[in-house]
Order: sequence, then structure tokens, then C-alpha cells
Amino acid sequence: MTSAALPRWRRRKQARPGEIIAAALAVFSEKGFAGARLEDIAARAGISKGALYLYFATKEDLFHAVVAEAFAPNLAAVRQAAESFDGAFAELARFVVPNLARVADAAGVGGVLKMVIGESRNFPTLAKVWHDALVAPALATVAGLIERAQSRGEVKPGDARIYALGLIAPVVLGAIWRETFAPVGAPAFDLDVLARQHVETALAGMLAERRAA
Amino acid sequence: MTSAALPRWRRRKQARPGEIIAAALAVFSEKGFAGARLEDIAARAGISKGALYLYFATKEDLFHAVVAEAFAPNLAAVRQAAESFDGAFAELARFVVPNLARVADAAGVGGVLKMVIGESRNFPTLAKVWHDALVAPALATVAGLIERAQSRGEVKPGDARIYALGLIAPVVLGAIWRETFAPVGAPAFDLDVLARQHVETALAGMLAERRAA
Amino acid sequence: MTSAALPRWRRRKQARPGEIIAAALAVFSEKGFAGARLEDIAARAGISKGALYLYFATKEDLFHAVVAEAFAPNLAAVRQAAESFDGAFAELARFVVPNLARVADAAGVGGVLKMVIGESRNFPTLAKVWHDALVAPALATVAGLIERAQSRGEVKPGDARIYALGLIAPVVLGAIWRETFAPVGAPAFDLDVLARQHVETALAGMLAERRAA
Amino acid sequence: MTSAALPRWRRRKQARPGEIIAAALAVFSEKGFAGARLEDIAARAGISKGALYLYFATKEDLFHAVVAEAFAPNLAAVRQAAESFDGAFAELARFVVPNLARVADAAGVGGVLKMVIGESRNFPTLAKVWHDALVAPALATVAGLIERAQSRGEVKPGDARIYALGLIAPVVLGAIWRETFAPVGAPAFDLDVLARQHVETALAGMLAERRAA
DNA sequence: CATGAATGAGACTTCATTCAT
DNA sequence: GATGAATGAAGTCTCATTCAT
Repeated sequence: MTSAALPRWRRRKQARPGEIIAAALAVFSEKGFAGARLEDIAARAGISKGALYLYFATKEDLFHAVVAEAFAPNLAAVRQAAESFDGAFAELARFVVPNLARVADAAGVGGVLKMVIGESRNFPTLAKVWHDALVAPALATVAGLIERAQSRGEVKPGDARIYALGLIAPVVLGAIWRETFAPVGAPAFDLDVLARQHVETALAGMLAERRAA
Repeated sequence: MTSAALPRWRRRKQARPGEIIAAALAVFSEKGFAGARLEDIAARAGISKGALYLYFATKEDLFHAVVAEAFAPNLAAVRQAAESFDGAFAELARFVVPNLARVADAAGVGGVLKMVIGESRNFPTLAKVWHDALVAPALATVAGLIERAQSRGEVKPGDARIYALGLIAPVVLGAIWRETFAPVGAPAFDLDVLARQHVETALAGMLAERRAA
Repeated sequence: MTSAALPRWRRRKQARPGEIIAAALAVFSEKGFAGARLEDIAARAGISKGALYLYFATKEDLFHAVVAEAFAPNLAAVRQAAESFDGAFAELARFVVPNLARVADAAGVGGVLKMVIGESRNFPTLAKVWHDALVAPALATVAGLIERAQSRGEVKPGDARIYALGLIAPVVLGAIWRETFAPVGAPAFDLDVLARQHVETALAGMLAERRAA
Repeated sequence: MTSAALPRWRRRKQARPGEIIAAALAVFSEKGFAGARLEDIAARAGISKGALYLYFATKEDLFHAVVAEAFAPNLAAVRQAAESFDGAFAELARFVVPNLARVADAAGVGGVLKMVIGESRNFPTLAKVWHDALVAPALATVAGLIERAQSRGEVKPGDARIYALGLIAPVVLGAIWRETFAPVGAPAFDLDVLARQHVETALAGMLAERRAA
């Protein structure tokens, strides 16, 4: 009866994709890939089911977009900062690891990672995109820094990728833990505390004699 | 009519449930929960789809059974061995960590873990069962050993759970990696090598001065 | 409020409707009614999807327009020529049948006919329009010529409509064949050769003794 | 409330496919391929939508089955009869053509043919199956008989396939007409009368001098 | 007049679960 | 007990049509 009649929709071609990706990130990390209903994603993005298809051809495509766009920027920033850093490795590690924990926490990495892991067999391209775009570069960056430190005699000899995993894995697993076990009553790790204590332990184990930092 | 509150997925016959659980483990870890088809599980177990329902009331029940029964035995064994061990912590760690890697690899832990992680939000009881039955005890056991070692002055002060995570996480993540990224072309970690190198690094970081192993 | 019962698919501007109809003819005969997407038709006509609705209220309306406007002119011309012709029936037939084959071929009759036939049950008005506007007049014209020839003793007695069908059907079926079976590898009939040979055979069968052409 | 409780369904693995094909034939020829809803076919066959998929993997598969199984048997019979016949060509034609009209009418050839024609571009395999299984053999059979008759001097020289088309096309088109134009008010051809008159005309045109039947 | 983003009903297909045999 | 045919809800995707711009 009122004639104010708000428009049923607005055209917002520019803003949509980002909003959809954000909505998709939320729903995917809550339900996993198979469990997520396009209808829910659409509703959360404030659009209709059909409109989704104006931007993404397929559920899987949308997933790729989420994986590709949600974190790549963050990673790139961290990476560049780390590679242009020029001080002692210990210092860098003390900066990077807790930072990574903070970023991962904020950006919802745990949720997506959970999803990528869970659906890797059914949708291998998912795992591939995530690996190629994020995991491999991140690991390679850290391993590279370690190798550089080894060549300077700062870090003991040994497989740099394994050292890198040793440095990062607890944080990653802590993030997964939050998403997986904390909701069912397990005490969550405080990622910040975890990162700080762990980096010290790991460094103590990695650094060549003479140093402890 | 019948007696009392039977557990929902109790075994109703003799060997069948075990075969079904084994088949389900295989299919679930390959496809994830949603992606697994009861028909495939039945086929793999050599029975009909209908027969499944004679043993498990629901797909979710079957899932619970898989999670609960597949690893508990292994864990119990390791746990007991570890707790009754009486030597130096370093020695124990050098034995337990690589061993854990071996067991995890052999029993298909990676696959189920993947699944538990991926479906935790859709089927929280799953995550709960797995956590309560496996993850928490395992972590508590390791943390307990560490605390004991700390009280003896073998290990530095610090949060024992975090130390435990630092010790185990790389191996766990390595196992997940095998299942998730290796199939899409990423170089897999050799879990054995990983465990051996990592345990040394971690010990070097954890042990109180005076020692190095 | 406005004047009187406008035809639903009346033209609203100048050249546009013609272009749209041409585009629609092409797409409809390629995909059939249900398979044709308005978006494709619009694209082919060089306009937007929305603009289509400025000229035709409905997909079905557009279809009607195609059927009604695409061929009527051609037919009218042939018809008039045929009816004002005053020579022997055989001569006329030798002129009309191959000509009809040529026109049908060029104008894409095969495609539309295919469509009309295929969708006749779902859109009966379609079949009606096509029948009333084209098929019936064409058949009536030919049958009329035959009757005239019969009354002159040129053609044997018999049902003139059946004679007409006997004269035309092979050409029509040949046109359908081109569109239906030739694309899947069947050898197409050469419509011209077909028309020439057939008209001789048919005439030989139809003409009263004494004549053979 | 009544306890008679008729079973919700019965297992009838054997009889189903035939019933489904029959139902599908009816619905497809009424609506065309795209217009037919699996749900309607299922309802007409007296089963659920899902059960369809126990027998046919796909809508298109079902279509193929309809096309392949609906007429092949009939054709084979006619073909064999025709080829083993040993009398004069005229006699044979007078037997075969009206017979073909009768069979086509009874078996619903018009409906399927309509469908095949209408959907040939969207589902070329359809046209291929129908062509390879029915149309080509039928035409080849008739053309073969004509060639034999030509070599005996019974029929004039000329392209045998064109003669064959000239013999059959009016009947086929008459059948299509029934399905396409008769429902919208056009006077249908009496296929039997049509076949009888036409075969005489065609023979008169085809047979070598000296003969008239 | 035109555009094309947005809608929403509807179609095919899958699969956990039931139940006649 | 077993079987597997049958069900039916639910999900992804398509596209004619509408309407803000």
C-alpha cells in the first residue's frame, strides 16, 4: 500500500563479486564445499540464486575464486616484507611467525584450509589452486629464508623444508584446531601465545651453537 | 521392548561390522563424508545396501563407528608403552615420534583426519568423538610426559601442551600433506625422514641446558 | 483504452522487427523452439535482451512472427504466378516444382518446418499459423491447378489433394532430410535433381493417356 | 486408518523398461524432447522420478531407447517379407506401401518422427540412431527392390533412391500431417486412401512402357 | 528507447533411506 | 537375515521475463 516501494534490487555489478566471495568464504568454511548450499551463499550475499551465475559459472569456480582471492593479497604482502628484510634470521622469525598466526586467524584461513583438506579428493583442482597459490609459495619463502640463514652459518645444516614445516606447522594446526575441536568443547590454543613460545623453542633448536638470540 | 539403551551403532553380528567399518574407512577417507556413497561402502564390504542398515542406523552412525573404532586400539597400545617407559625423555621422544609417523601412515590416519577436519562443522559429534577418543588423549599423554620431564629438570619450563604440539604437529601436517597436496603434484614429505630430523630439532630446543641429546 | 485489438506481435519501429525476425529464424531453425535462447537471438540481431521485449511480448509471439512473416511473401509470389499461368499443366508443374525446391532451399524452409513440426503439440497456434498461412494455401493452389487440369482432361481422375501431395511431398521431405539426416552423415539429396526426376515420374503417372508431356 | 495398506510399490524389474519406454514414447511425441518432463514420464509409467534412473542413466538415453526399440522390430519384419518376395514389383509395391502406412499409423511413427526431426540439431545422436536404425534401412530396402525391378526391365531407368522417396514420401508426410496439422483443424489425410491412390500413380509413372500394372 | 543485472520458477539428477520380496 | 527396487527430498544450474538505470 505504501508507495515508497523499495526497489527489488539494485544493479551493482562492481561490488558484487567481492561480496559474493566473502559470503562464500563464510559459508564454505562453515559447511565445507559439498555441504554449502548455493542458496545460502546467495542469501548471505543479499542476492538471488540466479545472480550467482552471472559472476561464477559453477560452484567449483566460486570456490576457486574464494581460495584465490581471499588470501593471496595477504600472503604477497608478508612475503615481500620477509624477503626484503635484512637482519638476523632469529629476529625475522620472531616477527614472521606470530604475524602469520595473526593474519591466519583474522582472514579465516582455518576455515578454508579445513575445507580444502576435506574436499581435496573430490575436487583436486581445489587443492591444487590452494597449494600453488598459497601453501607452496609460503613454504618456499620460509625455506628460502632458512637456506639463506644456513649459508650464513646462522642455522644448523638440515633439510630447510623440514625446518620450515617445524616452524609453521604448530601454528597451522593450532588454527585448524580452533575450527575443528574448539567448537566441540576442546580448549583452544591461544594462537598468539602458541606462536611466541613455539618460535623460541624452534629457534633454540635450529640456531647454530654460539647463538640463542 | 528390548532391554536397555543400546549404543546406536552396536555390532549386531560377528565379523560384519568390522568389515563394514574397514570398507567405510577406505571410502570415507577417499571421498569425505558427503562424497561417500553408501552403495560404494556396501559394495566394498561385499554386502548389499540394505544390509548396512542392519548394522548401522545411519550414515552418520557409521561414520562415528569408523572414527571411534579405527584407531583407538593403536593409540591405546602406544600410550601404554609410552607411559610405562622409564628412561630419559629424549630417548622416549626419539622412539615415539617416528613411530607415531609410521603408525599414522599405515593406519590411514591422514585420510580420516582429513575427513574429520573437513566435516567438523556439519557433523560436530564426529569431531567430538575423534577428539575425545584420540586427539585429546594423545596430546594429554605427550604433554604429561613432558611435564614429568620438566619436573625432573630435563625439559625447559613452558606450556607443556604447546611443546607437545610443537613435537607432533609437523608429523601430523606431513600426513595431511600426503593426502591433500601430494595427489595434485606437490612433493610429499618422507614422513620418516621428517620425523627424525624434526625430533632432533625440537629436542634441541626443548631440553634444558646441559643436554643436547 | 487505445483503439482496437492490435495484433500481439505488431511491429513497433521500423527496421528492427525485420532484423529480429531474421535472427530468430536462424536461431530457431538451428535449435528448435525450446532450445533457442532469447539471448542468442538478441545477440544475433545486434540488440540487447531487453530490447526484444519492446517488439515482441513473448518468446512465443516472436515465434509466431517468424513463421508468419518469413515465408508468406515468397509464397504469395509463386502462387500468383502459378494461378495466372495459362499453359499446359505439365509445363507448369515442370516449372513450379523445381522452383519450389529452390525457394525452399534458399529461404530456410527446412529449418522452420522442422521446428513447426517438432513443436506443434506444445505450441499449436504455431502449427495453425503456419498451416493457415502457408501450407494450406500452397496445397490448395496446387490442388486447384490439378483440378483445373483434370477438368480439361489433362490429368487422370482422382483426389486432387493426394495428387498434389504426391507431387510435392518428396521435395519437402528432401528438404527436411537435408536438415535432419545430412548433418549426421546421411547422403543428402540434391534437391534440384530430385525435383526434376520426380516431376517427370509424377507427371507420367498423373497425365491422362495420350500425353506424356 | 484402514489397515489394508496397499504396498507403496512392487518390484517389477522385468516389466519396467518396456513400460517406461511406452510412457516415454507417449510423452515425448506429445511434448517433444525438451518439453517432456521426466516427472510426467515417470507418472505415466506409474513409478517415481527416481526409479527412472534405475533403468536409464539420462533423459537422452531414454530418448535413444524409445527411438531404437519402438520400431525396429516392425521394420525388420516388413523388410524381410519384402526382400523374400518374388513376384512383380508392382504387386509388391501395392502390398508394401499401404502396409507401411498402416504400421506407421499404428505404431505412432508420426509422433516420434516429429520429435526426431524437431530435435535433430540439439541431439544429433538421436537423428543418427533413428536414421541408421530405421530410415536408411527402409529407404535402402525399397531402393534395392526398385533396382532389382529396373534390372529386369520392369521399372524405368533413373535414380532408385529418388524413386523410392517418390513412393514413400507422401505417406510419411501424410503421417506427419496427422500429428502436426490435423490437431489444429486441418483436414487429415486418410492414410489408407492416400497410400492406395498414390501407389497407383507412382507405379504408372515408374513402370516401363508396356506395363501398367 | 535501450540496456543488462537481477529474479525465480522449474528441470534434471543424486542418493540416503525404506520396504516388498 | 538379506536384497535391491523404489522413493522423494534436495541440490545445482538454466533461462524467460522484469525493471532500475
